[in-house]
Amino acid sequence: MSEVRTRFAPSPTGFQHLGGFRTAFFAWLLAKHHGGSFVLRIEDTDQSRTVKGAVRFILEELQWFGITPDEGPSFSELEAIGEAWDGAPQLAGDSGPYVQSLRTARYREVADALIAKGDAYRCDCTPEMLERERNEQMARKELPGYSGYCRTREVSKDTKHVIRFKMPQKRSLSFIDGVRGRVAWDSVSLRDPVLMKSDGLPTYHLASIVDDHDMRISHVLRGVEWLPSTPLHLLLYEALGWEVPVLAHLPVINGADGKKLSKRSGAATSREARQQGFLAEAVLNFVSLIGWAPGEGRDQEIFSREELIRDFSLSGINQASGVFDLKKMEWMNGLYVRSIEQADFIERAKPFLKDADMQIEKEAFATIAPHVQERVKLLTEVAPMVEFLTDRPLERDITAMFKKNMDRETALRIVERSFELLKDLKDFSVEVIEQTLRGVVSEIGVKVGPAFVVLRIAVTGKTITPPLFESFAVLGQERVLARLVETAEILRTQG
RNA sequence: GUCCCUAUCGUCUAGCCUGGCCUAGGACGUUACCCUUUCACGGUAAAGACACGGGUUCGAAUCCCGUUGGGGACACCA
Repeated sequence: MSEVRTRFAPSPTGFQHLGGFRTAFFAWLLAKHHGGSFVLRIEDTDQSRTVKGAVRFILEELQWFGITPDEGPSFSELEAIGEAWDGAPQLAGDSGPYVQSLRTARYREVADALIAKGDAYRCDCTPEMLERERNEQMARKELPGYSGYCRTREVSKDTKHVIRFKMPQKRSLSFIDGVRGRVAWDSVSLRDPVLMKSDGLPTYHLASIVDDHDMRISHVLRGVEWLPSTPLHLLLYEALGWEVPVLAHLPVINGADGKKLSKRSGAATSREARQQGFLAEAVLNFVSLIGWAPGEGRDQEIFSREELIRDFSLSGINQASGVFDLKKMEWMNGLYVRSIEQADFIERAKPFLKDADMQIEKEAFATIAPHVQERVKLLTEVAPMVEFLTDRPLERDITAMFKKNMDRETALRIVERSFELLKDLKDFSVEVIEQTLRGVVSEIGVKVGPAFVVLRIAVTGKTITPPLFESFAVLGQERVLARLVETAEILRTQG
């Protein structure tokens, strides 16, 4: 078997959502599984929809996921389309350029060859004419579509024109889809599709086929939305005399509302996911599991990238579309957060503290970090959990202290007694603090739970925090005492 | 309208190709309970699905046909 070569061929028309990146993952996984190559190609043939910065976005997100294409646009190619920046990945390859707007001469050449063979023709019908034709067809309740008016005309090269493919009528066609098996059409009803637009750029159909051939792509993975135009592609390969690669049409990923993935779906793009505190490896793992499963009765869900590469195959891909479940991705992220090294966790949490504008001593954060790491699903949850370590004034939810077993008077006694005993401690260690506070609780004769809620709120301001004694120790005797005093004051004066 | 794809718990899925081991398994979520200084973690348990109708067969989630639901395509967009 010759080399497996796959590609990710996004159009730079804006943000790429996670469904798009999943297509990239699958293509990359398939290539790596077979020890082949993964190619990145930019499909910017629609200049009106091309968005500045979109190529950079794609490159940066792939970097975040740790996926480096084996071949892709070089720095000078990026420069040529105004998308280069310092830190852009250095990609190369011998099948370039990997940007379609830089390959127009080749498409022209192929289109001309098709005309010479009689499989394509020039058409100078204006959009207005086509529009009128369409309206008339609709009025007659006919299927709208190009009539083929220019098929037999000799349109000059010099007039503004498009190049259309001469679609054979009544052809039955079939192929073996990489994930769906045999797909067949009794008769293909497409009407002479445009191959080259009047602006000199190719349409997707021509460009992708030429490039996949030139770049020796062995497996084309793309969304199911392309399935209906596959007959055209098959015919194009036939007319060109080129071998058809394996075509595999992937199911789509929908949002929780059952509609296409969008901003409302939660973390629609990888960038949003990152900003919300997701880890790249968790997102990669999770997204790979929408539409793919190891099969063979296995129920494994946590896959390292090596395991993914080892186990991935087209046969494990599902045919039905899936729904993106943010909750499950959060659960999985929590698993990953807990599994990384402590030092790594601290490193990754840093930017989020910065975003929250929090200054915390390195030492203190390092001490509390392992306790925080166990308790968060998302990196964005770190900051609120360690906010008590900053010098910001606490906003205490005093009323949360009072429950069936706790009233204001008792709370005050706990706070005052804790202050008295903690004040004299020479050793402010976790063990000693625990011993002391448990002493307070039994002395006053209240339940441990509600009593510690009082102290927790008194010193951290919150009901959800890292473990109490550890929090006290990290904060330090001085600040703990000060906060107890503040709380006692509040309990005495308010209400 | 025509064509194509698709259908197992709320969600992701295993099982389907090669019918019986399926009383349909796992995970997220949900609800209890246990652990416990809060919150998480961990543990135990519960509720929860083969879209429907016909066949074929001793036997169908699995094979066939139809219906219905969902999605997509029918552009000088990809």
